[in-house]
Amino acid sequence: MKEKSAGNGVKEIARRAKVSIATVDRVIHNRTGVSEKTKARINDIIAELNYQPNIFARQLASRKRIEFAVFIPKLSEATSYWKAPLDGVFQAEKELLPLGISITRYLFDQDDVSSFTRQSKLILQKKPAGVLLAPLFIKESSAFVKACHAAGITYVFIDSDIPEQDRLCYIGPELFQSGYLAGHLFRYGITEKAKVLVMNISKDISLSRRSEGQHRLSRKEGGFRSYFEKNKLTNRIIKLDCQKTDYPNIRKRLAAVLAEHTDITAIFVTNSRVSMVARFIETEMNVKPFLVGFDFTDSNIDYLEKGIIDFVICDKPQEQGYRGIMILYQNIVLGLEVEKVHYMPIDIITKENYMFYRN
Amino acid sequence: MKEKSAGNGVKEIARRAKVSIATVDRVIHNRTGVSEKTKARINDIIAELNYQPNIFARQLASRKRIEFAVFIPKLSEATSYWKAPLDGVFQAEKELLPLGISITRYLFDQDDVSSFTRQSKLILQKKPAGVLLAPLFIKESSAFVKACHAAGITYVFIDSDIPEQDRLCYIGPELFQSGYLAGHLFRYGITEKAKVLVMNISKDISLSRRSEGQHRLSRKEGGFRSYFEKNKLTNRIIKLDCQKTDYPNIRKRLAAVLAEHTDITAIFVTNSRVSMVARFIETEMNVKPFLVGFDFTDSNIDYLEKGIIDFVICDKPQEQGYRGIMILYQNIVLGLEVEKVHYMPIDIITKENYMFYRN
DNA sequence: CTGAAAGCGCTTACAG
DNA sequence: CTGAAAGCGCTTACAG
Repeated sequence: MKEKSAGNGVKEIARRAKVSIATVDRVIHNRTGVSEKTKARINDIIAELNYQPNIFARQLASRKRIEFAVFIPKLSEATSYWKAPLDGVFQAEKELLPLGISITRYLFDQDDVSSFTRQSKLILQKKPAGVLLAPLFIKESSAFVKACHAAGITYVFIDSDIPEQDRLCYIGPELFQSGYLAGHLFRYGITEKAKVLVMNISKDISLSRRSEGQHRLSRKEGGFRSYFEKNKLTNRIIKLDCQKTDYPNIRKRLAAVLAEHTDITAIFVTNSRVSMVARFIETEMNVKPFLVGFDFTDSNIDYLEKGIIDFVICDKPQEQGYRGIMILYQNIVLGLEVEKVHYMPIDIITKENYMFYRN
Repeated sequence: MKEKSAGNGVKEIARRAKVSIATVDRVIHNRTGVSEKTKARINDIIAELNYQPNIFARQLASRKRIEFAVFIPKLSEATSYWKAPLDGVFQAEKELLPLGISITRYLFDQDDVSSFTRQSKLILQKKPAGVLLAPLFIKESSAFVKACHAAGITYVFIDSDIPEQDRLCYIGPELFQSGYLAGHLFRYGITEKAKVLVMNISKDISLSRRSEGQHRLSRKEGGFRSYFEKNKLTNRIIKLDCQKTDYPNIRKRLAAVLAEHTDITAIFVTNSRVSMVARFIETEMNVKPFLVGFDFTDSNIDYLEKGIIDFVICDKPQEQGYRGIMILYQNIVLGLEVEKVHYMPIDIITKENYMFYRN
């Protein structure tokens, strides 16, 4: 294990190298103003001693608080998707505050590139030690992280990735696989000749998000269909896209499609709006179809509890925020290595286990 | 948020109280040798200033490393159950080492009370700041934690609980609910008139563990049966207990029971040995029954991958160890409040999501 | 390019 | 019961 640090701190290094501790400090922090020769000598000794800085002394002496920036979309009318990651950030903040680390949030408008560039300037100005970034605007994000790199700011991507960048790591869901998993669940929920309904309920189904070749929801739908193909399930899949997300409209559309296809016995909703379908089933249908959707929301849990939703799939959006911050901490403060890619687990929630679920 | 700690450290408190910082320190640490009067005065000022000690300075000045003890069963031939929590402890250790916290493992033999009492003496002697304890021996554990309490050692229970004790918290699985959840999955895996086979494969099924009124496996079986009752499922449940856990015996017993009940179409195995049943199915059966078991083991994942096991239920044994240590850290080092009970999530693993599962 | 010295906010002997 | 002083292992001006 680790030696008692009896005496291999900067002082010992200085003694061996026959320089002052100030010079040792310069080398440790890669500052200028040290001759190549002494620098090399000191680095050798550091290696030899396997010097591990005392992070308490470091923190105490350099009175500067460490600062992280969180740079993700703000909550909007259209979607509360980013609430969960923010909750996770808050949790991490609570744990890191006693360690002298503070977190500033810079939220941008998903529909307004200029808000992104405006905030990015603020961050670059503030020069945090690390930033947790959702790179939805690819071009602008690339420019931003290039500037971060130049300024020595560590950055972590969340939610979507730009792999070619020289990021600390990526943390996010694997949407295709989520849909694929849903497909597996349907294997148990349907018979051979049943028809399956796939519903995308979202205002912006058609507009592919700038960041992705494909819309998020169609990635899940793609995974879902892929499961049926790969496993040679021949069930007919009916598709229903609802861009109007109010209940009266959902109700009308659903009623129509179910009247046309009376043999639909299972419904897959590609996002958290599954609760609206559950409401329809509860109030208007006699025979409950098999129903699967996404996200750990209050109303989804309600319908899980009532037995109307069979399964909810969830990719721990909260943990994305939490881990993002903790990884910055582990790398920047503790100097630990971190893995380059962290896919979130894809969790299956039911009436029987939701009470123990931690987002 | 928090004030800049410009000047409300011990120095400021001392200044206001017109005492030396040594006296302030005595009050902060509840040491003897301070008159009630000055003590009260100082405490008032501490409260008024909302004094938060600088944990870096504290750590630096008091050269003592913080030490935690892990007091759980050792791995045995009979069961590798405790490997996962130990892995989690190792993970936490890695993260806490840079913070000057070290962890010592005191492992005892589940079948030998004297090994427990022997180790417990060592721990009491060592006086760690905190201990993570699996209180399998109720009586001895009670005595041990009483001694801990007296010595000012914080303790956390893992795996099973003794609620009346004055522990920091409990972390563990909810076995009954795990079985109940399994029941839910069977709802989708069987038809109305199918028979279901429940298998307990374990050397010590009959001996109820000292710690629990009921054996662990029968808690899961109880939950499973309870699901069927509560949901008025009338399927006949056949029970098979195998105390000889070698494959030839499993094979013989299974063949016999399946010959007697040809209409068994689903099998529930109450622990990680489900892979042995999968092996039987793979080599000897033509029609694959619905199969559910427990724990994220390599061979279970194999059979999940092959499509022979349908679902594996897992209660994050590794995280139990990890969280146990981290909770000690958060409470003892950071001074944060913690929740009294942490039930582990009950996760559902399939062929489609196991690759993203983190124990 | 290099060093001497002060200081971060605590704790720890030691002296009274 | 109380205080003055040294020191933990670093960083930070400042001086040369």
